[in-house]
Amino acid sequence: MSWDPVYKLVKQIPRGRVITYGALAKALQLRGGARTAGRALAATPSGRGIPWHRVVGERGKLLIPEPYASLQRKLLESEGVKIVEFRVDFAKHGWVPTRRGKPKHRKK
DNA sequence: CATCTGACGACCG
DNA sequence: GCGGTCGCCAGAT
Repeated sequence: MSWDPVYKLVKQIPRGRVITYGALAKALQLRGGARTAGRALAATPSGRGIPWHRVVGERGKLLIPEPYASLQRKLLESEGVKIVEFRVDFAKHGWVPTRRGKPKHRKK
């Protein structure tokens, strides 16, 4: 499966903003929901300028295992995103993908 | 081909 | 709010 659409959307996340796996899955209408979105991020190739650290769990919670969580927190804070106990102030930094050429029929 | 696993999230106690 | 279970699905074994 090609996760290109996922990476493409992640790259569009504005600096200093974050999005959740669920919102990501919903925006792209991924069949498996949030879990599938997480799968896509887990498979994210590094060194491609993909801001994977801007993707967090529901309510802005950092769900990834160490040592990534620490790295993610560091990266987000460097962008001005406030992190509290491995949690992002989602209400303040949450981002909703802008509607554009949105898909009309789910994959598969 | 049968199982297990996991960068999720909704539910329940 | 926290921990355990369940459903989902694609990849790995």
